[in-house]
Amino acid sequence: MKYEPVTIKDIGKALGLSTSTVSRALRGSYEISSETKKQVLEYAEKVNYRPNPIALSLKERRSSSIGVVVCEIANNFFSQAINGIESIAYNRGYHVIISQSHESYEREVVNVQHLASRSVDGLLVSLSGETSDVSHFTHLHEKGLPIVFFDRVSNEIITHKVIADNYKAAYDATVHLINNGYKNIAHITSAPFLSITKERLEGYKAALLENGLPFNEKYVKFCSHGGMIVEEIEGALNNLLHIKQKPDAFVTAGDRITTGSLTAIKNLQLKVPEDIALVGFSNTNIPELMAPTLTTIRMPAFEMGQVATELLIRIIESKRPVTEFETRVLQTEFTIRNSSGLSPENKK
Amino acid sequence: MKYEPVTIKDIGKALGLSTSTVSRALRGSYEISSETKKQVLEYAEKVNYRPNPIALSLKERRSSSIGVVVCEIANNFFSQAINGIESIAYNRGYHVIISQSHESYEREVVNVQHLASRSVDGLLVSLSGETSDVSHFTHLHEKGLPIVFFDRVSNEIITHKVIADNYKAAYDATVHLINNGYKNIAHITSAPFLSITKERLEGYKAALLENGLPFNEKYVKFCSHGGMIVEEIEGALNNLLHIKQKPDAFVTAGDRITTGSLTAIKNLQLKVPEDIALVGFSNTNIPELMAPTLTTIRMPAFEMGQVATELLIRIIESKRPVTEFETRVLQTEFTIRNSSGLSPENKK
DNA sequence: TTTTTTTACGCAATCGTTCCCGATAACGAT
DNA sequence: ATCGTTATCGGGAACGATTGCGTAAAAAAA
Repeated sequence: MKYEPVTIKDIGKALGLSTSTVSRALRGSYEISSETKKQVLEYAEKVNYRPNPIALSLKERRSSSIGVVVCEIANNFFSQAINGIESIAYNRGYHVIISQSHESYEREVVNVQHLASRSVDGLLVSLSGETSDVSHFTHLHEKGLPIVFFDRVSNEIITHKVIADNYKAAYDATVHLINNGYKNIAHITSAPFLSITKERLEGYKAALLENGLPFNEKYVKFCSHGGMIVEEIEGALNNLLHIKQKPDAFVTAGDRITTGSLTAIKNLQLKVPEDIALVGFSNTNIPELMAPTLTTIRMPAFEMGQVATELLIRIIESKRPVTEFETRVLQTEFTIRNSSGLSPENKK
Repeated sequence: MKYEPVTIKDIGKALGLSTSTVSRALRGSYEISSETKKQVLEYAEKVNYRPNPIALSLKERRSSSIGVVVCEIANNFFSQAINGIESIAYNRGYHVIISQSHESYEREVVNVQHLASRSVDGLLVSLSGETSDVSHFTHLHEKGLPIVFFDRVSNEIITHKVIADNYKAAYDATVHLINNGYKNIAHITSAPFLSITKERLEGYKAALLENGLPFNEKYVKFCSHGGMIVEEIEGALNNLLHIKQKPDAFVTAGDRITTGSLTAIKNLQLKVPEDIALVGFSNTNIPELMAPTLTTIRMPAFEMGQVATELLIRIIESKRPVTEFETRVLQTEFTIRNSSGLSPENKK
């Protein structure tokens, strides 16, 4: 007892017409008499006919759907970005298929393969933390599958990209800490392969150097799993706190890392910002409710999703092959709250 | 320049075999010689052949995918539930297609229609707050499409359901507040249609009455949009605080409502729990980081997703029609923290 | 009236795959 | 020598929709 929707053939049989006539009548072709057309349309309406998208996909080799590849949706940044994606896609008649890589390279490959074989019309991708080889995208891209990267991009593939100004964000955050009197500023960040990691690291570095502070590699900790594993963050933090010249502040990259670090600090009975100050990349919607209120860099997640989707649909619907690509850089939002308050020395 | 994967026909042509032979060889049919089989398998491996899932879907009327209908993924409960869904589905060879209703009935209908026409093998559904009429599900269900409801269920449709023990959760939360000395306990909850709303309301009511406290309808505020609109929560809260007998505590249903209420309270410069105490349904992963630390009822979101998916796949893969259905009730997790601390009077 | 044009529709191929039937051997049994 | 069996494989329909091409009848032009 399967679900059996009414097909164009059923309509044809019921009305004594061929499938081609029914098809053309439904699309309003000029070569069908208005009588027949009316008859078909009314009957189709009556039986609630819906064209089978699978049959269409098979024939047209397109599916009116776009695939999204992110590492996880249980993350404020990505769920907000997906909302942005959906808001555009839905209005343009595309459906969105989401898949999660859980920061795993293999899983990313499998997901991409599957989406491609499902004839998605295009792909919106934010790379996993494990991904250094992007050949699974290259192949598809060379064969003409439109791809737009957002947030975690690859510079090996020439296509549209949508990113936040991570350099400036990290730079501003670091300068802010410096201005508030902190001198030993650490950086807990995501997987070293990622573009966001590199950009943020550069911003952090530049801020230090431009302000006469040394850049110390020991102050930079990478979390390969992007904070999905608590121990990773705790380890990084413990490690930092056991350096002889203990950091008095740090900048954390990403939602998970930020909240994970805060939790670890809390467990160590340290006070923020007195013992250690913090500025975090975070898209949480409750920075004000945290103790202390959290100084955050907020990613323009929703907008990034929107822009990426618009660019992707532009490629998909372009008549001729697109050869000119752009990289959109959106601005982050820096909000100073208590977690990065004046350093104890500066307060005096 | 479309993406053109290799087909079974290509293999046949290259090897001088018919498509049927190739197909059978790939499926390991007994009526193909092991030589041919080997030849085909090797060539298929070489050219990285992947069966076209769309063609398969068209032919087999199934897609090895399950559709998920939730109101929004940018919500801890749902994103965690989806992780549970994915964890099972992925291992069982199903792909997951997510769609959001954004608490809109029309959108839910459209999404369901689309998923059905995409030949999903089954549906995992959590109803939108606007949905009182479930006929869009009834039709499909009667025609044999497997559906499992989770969290926000409908009792008009007889099928498997997975819910949390909302009654007990709300009951326990209310009793806890009563025991801590609060006497005027309000309840800010989600849309009145929803099963979760009713169950929680009953638990709240029972706790009051069993403890000799009156049930006051004015103390119950419904947020039809589930807290997606800030004004809704602020309005409810302001309304509550202007009752002559002001509430001294409340129970909030749902992540958005909980954090929204806390924000509103903070904006009103009220202290928690001194001015007003709070127990909230919330799946946030940082209740400890909030100020005050939040007494929460945590939904078993991940497990609910897992169980629902297992039940769904059981129906999908069942040889004969399933007629016996069950409703699984999972336990919530109640963690007492500071937001529901002893009432000022009780402290003395 | 004959020819041409227009109107209105059907046929069949196509997309990739599966699977029901046949078909053709080879081989042993009768 | 004939038949039945078995092993291997191919032909072609089917899934639902679109579309180029062909064509009958009707209408218009000659």
